[in-house]
Amino acid sequence: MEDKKVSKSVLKRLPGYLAYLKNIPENAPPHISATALANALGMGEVQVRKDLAMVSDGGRPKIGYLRESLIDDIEQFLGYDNTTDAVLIGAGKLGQALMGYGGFDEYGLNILAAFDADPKTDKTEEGKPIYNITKLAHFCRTHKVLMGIITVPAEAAQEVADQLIAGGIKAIWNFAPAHLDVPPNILVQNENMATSLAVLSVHLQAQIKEEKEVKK
Amino acid sequence: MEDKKVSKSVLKRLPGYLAYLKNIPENAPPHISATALANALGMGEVQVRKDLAMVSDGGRPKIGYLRESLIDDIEQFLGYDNTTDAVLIGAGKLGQALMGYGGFDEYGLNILAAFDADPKTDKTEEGKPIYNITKLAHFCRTHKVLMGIITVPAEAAQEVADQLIAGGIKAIWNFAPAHLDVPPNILVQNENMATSLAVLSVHLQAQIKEEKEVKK
DNA sequence: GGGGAATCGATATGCTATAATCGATACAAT
DNA sequence: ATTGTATCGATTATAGCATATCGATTCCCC
Repeated sequence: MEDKKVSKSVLKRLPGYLAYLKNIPENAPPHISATALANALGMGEVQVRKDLAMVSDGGRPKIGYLRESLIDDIEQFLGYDNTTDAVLIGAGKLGQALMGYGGFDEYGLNILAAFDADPKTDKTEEGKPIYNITKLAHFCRTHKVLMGIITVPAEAAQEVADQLIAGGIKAIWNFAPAHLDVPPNILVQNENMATSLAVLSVHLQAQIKEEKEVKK
Repeated sequence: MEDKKVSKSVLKRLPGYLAYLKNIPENAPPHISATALANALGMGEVQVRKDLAMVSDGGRPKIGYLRESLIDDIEQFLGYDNTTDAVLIGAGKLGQALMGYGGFDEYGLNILAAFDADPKTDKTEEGKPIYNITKLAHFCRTHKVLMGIITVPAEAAQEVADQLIAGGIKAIWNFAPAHLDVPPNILVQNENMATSLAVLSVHLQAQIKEEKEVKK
């Protein structure tokens, strides 16, 4: 079941399954059916089965999937079993909040250090070092860091991205509301709140309009 | 150009156009072509034209779209021109970071107040009130709030969502890594970092593997 | 041991989104 | 004025994804 080409949409659903599976109490039955998963997460049972088929080696009819091994399979597939090192650039409020969030270990992510153009202190609350941004590329190369997390203002984002790439980074997690121009082999994952807000805003407008229609 | 049914994917691209358009200096030519936009943002020119056709009343051949009116059209379509009130639940690190982010005004979003199960203080740094969560539903009803932002731990998310809905809310921005069960007319927009991490993690694994292959 | 129920896996269908093509339009230059 | 070129807008094709259907498998109960 490994080495299959998995579409992004499947990938984005896998963490949902994983979280739900991990939340099931220990004393519950050791098996779970795709139907049950689908109902719990509000999706089609066929899709769940298809997704699980990508990463696991199958369940058994009338029984379902073994919870424990399913969790292992997904985690292994997502690479949560071996840690990747990352650096964070931009020690503002958002950057500090991310550094303070301890839950990343669970996903195999380890933030080594933060960088800032104008560091206020030399350590975060958690004791991680904060360096001047001039040392970014060199740090990445010497520590073989593969992932960069950008939490700087939009204007500075492209420049930071360029330096990250110069440092040999392969993936960028971009929290800045800006489009990044990068070579094709570099992956940019945009965590853009503006897009989410757009979806919400349009939905609300539609709701308001609907209410007015009803009143008429 | 109004009242068209617009797919979510289009919706998510619109903020990108908007941000880029707003960043163009004042003294630049007042028109911009779909081709130029496409190149700048790294997408197909056809898609850009199609997207713009949904919200604007058209550009002119050889000239392009009038920047100013294009910005207006997009903002109006996204509802950024009239503000919507929101409440935030969970005054932890992430919640505080969001409250402190001033840029939401630009998107027509106004966070009225924060709620917490155990408020440490009664005001945020910015002077917004923090209430006990028991007052949530009542507050939403009396202030006709339509949007709730959830930044509580996963365990508490569903309960908070239920109270928001009881308070008459129509849209939820969910930062908790949990699936929310809601009635069909309520929109839940999940801002789940786990999904982004999954995409990044899998990409990195593939990269590492590729490198090993080359070395062989 | 046999029938029934539940579940999995695979195949087939339909839909939506993206990409490609083509004609129409409007400005500019000669 | 006429030709050339850049750009838009509509139509068509392709592909990816989600959904539905069907047969096969396995367990439980009688």
